Amino acid sequence: MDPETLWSDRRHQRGRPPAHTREAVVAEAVGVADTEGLSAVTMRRVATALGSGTMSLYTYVSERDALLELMVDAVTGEQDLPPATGDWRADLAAFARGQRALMRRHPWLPVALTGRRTLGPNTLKALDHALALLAPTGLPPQSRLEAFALVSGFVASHVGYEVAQEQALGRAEDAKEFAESNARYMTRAVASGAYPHLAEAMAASGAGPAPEPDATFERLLARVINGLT
Amino acid sequence: MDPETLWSDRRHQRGRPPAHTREAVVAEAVGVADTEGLSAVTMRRVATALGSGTMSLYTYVSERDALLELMVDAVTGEQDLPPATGDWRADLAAFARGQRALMRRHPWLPVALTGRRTLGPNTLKALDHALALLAPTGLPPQSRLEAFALVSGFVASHVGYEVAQEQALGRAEDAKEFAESNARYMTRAVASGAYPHLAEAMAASGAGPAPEPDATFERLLARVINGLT
DNA sequence: CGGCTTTTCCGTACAATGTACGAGAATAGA
DNA sequence: TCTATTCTCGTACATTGTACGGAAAAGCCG
Repeated sequence: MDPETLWSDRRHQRGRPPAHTREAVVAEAVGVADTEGLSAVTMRRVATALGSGTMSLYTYVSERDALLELMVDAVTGEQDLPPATGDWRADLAAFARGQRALMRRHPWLPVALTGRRTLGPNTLKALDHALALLAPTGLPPQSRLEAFALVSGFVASHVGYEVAQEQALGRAEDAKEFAESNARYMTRAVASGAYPHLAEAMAASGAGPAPEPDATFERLLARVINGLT
Repeated sequence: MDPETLWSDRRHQRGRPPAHTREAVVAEAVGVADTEGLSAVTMRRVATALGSGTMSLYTYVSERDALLELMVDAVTGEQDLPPATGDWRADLAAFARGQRALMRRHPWLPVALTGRRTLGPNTLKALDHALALLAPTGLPPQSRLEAFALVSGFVASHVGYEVAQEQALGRAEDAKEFAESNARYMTRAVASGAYPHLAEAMAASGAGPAPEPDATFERLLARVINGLT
């Protein structure tokens, strides 16, 4: 619960040695989340995947919420953080792309990020790195923190939307039903005439080709970075 | 589950008349969420608050998730949407302020918004209105949609962070413990020297006065809007 | 080697949740 | 009054997180 015990992984000294490590438990939980979604990350599920009893997990983790926190920090550590090149806009864009790649590899991440209120070591490292990238901007330190929050929030928000869209169009059977029903609903809503500007936008965008996800991300990211100074 | 039945509130015609309305159920759920948080919105809790049996709720709502969806759309309808003035930047900023006010009145809203993948009538109305505000930009319709997503995402992300911060500093007893533990943890992390840029930023911001939430929001909002064109 | 201490392991148990089911109750129309 | 239709809600069950406590496994000391 409290950050101090959450982020301290005390080493084994006396008594019966643990059969697993905290990292292994977290890694297993990440694996379950990757393949079956965040809601499949139950204590029982992770424990049996690990080949141990359910309650044994509480040796490594004080509660389920702590496990989620550790999962977030663990995958955050996957991103590699290349040093600054001097072009801070390019560096920041690269950082944002790395964050997006992370969230696409772990689609549960945007959801798991909401409401977190403590930062693990890997998250602190990423934050520190981003602040380093922002040094050449000449912005005051407080503004650099805010700039990081802005970019981070944008990426999480955008990828969260991307992921939700893709899951709605997924190959699951009920997902197909959902997509068709939603299409009918939206068509009727737009045709009702109650949303003229939306109708215009959809008519215009319906004419062109389907938007490329990568290109859309790049376009919006450029806008965000563009607004920073 | 599917948007068509979710957003259609069929009128009573034959048989026993319902004791409540869907709006009343949703309003009660919103009240519970406002005063006790989103996790307190259980079917039993809402039902007893409404003075009815638990299972009666399922007459008005197909499942709990649908109730959350309806709650989001209901409070979205609270925002008033003044017509465009000609200054689209000012109009968009006012819209964003309205969204923020909404989320501060209903602190559960940023959390409830994550992962939604269908838009209710009130949300569509707000979206349509924002598109109207963006018409003077001269941006193509597709870009207007993206601009709306950008601003909306920023507000949700930022207020979600604001709310999390305030709840961590809340007057509850365990919240105080958490805040103190987190302060100790952060102090030690920064003092470890592993995060030099973060240390610099915190030293600099620790010197000045505490940042004003409204001013911070305005500053970041200006950056976002500034980057749109 | 045998106890003592410490730590981990995990079966059992319980409270809380969403919701399926179905019997009863209330209403409108025939 | 009968019938069809709809709403009401008590009961029941599967699933969750996790408190509790005894058994098991290691190191240390005599």
